[in-house]
Amino acid sequence: MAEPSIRPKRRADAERSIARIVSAARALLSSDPNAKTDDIAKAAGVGRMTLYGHFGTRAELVEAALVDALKAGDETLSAVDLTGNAREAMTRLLASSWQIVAESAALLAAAEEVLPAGRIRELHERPVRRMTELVSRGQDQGVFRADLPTTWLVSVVQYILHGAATEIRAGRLAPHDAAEVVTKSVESVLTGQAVKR
Amino acid sequence: MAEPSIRPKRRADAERSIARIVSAARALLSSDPNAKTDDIAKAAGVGRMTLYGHFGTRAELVEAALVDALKAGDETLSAVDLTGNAREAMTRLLASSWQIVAESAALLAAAEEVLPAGRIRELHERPVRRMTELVSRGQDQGVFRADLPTTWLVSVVQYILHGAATEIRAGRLAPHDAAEVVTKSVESVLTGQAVKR
DNA sequence: AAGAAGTCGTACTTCCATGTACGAGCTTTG
DNA sequence: CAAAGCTCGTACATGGAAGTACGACTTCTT
Repeated sequence: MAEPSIRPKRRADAERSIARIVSAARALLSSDPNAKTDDIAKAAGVGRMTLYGHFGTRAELVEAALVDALKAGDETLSAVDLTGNAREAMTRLLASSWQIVAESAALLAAAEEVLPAGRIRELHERPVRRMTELVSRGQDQGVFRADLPTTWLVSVVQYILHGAATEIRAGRLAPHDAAEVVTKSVESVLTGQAVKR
Repeated sequence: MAEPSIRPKRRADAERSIARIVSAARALLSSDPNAKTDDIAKAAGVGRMTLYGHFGTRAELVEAALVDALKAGDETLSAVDLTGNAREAMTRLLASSWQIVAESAALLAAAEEVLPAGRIRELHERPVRRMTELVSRGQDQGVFRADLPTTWLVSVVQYILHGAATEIRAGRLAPHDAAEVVTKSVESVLTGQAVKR
């Protein structure tokens, strides 16, 4: 009751190669955002022609890969318990999030080069909403600061997450410390003791 | 006593067009990181050939533009008073920094596409050093948290700065509020009341 | 088992920006 | 003022990846 909405056609073997292609695309693009369709086809163990048979354009393929990654991420994050104290919930959410972000950073970059910004936002709707709701709830609970707009706070969290991913790739942050560093930083911004001056 | 280190040659004439080219490049690239050499030449009111006469490659040109922007920024930032209380100094530094960052964000993006990451870091040495010293001093003064590495803190500040620039461009943050929002956010991360749990 | 659907190699067309080549004609400079 | 230094138009060479065209062959589906 989940995948084949309205697609009566398409043979089993086609389904199979599509899956291989998408998964190969996701893998390759996640390490090299400039991977060529050619490379992807090869990695998928499929002819370039087959690939073009299913994805008319490179952009479509990239989008499919992103959607796939996003879906996987969403599944992971859906499993996180966000009830109770918002600050603690955030810690849990971040613990699961940062790796996902780190892993798909390159893929995202690839998408940003070929897809309109609006489309990308659209695809990120669920994760963003999840974060937004949590932050907002925290603000209501009085656990998170209310002197800055929710939108901005959510953005900052994302920037910190991506930042950590970058630092790791650049070797300036040990993957081991990432979780702690991210958590602490985010917590400060969200909590934001409006330091008395 | 500043520019012509060792370059006895080059006619006044040439000097002039180089200046126009660099400035045009900086302007164009700051709004469209994909500006073509052709466009830049036109904007500079100079033939494409002239441009190539001075910059053998697009990358060289982009670098020159970045260097120019960085030099200008450095001049502005050098004027900021960083003495006294580190937190207050940081506020002053941010007040001058965020606009510079916002303005040159696209240019930076252009550079990131054609220059090796190392080169870019190298060029940013001064601004980064300035920030690093301030953060570090703040940590010594006990004004900034010491439970996170200086490097990371500096990075976060940069990410927040760039993030704000992005939000502004996307229309999700009013330029008017930028300074406040950035300052508050940065202050929280740096101050980082390690909230008792 | 037969026809539809899918696969895939090879070869080719397009596109487009970067960078080169020439050479005539203007400026500077000293 | 004359040569060295620049400018700049036009035309061409490169290169790389995207996407198209064919056609023979293979695997599903019913």
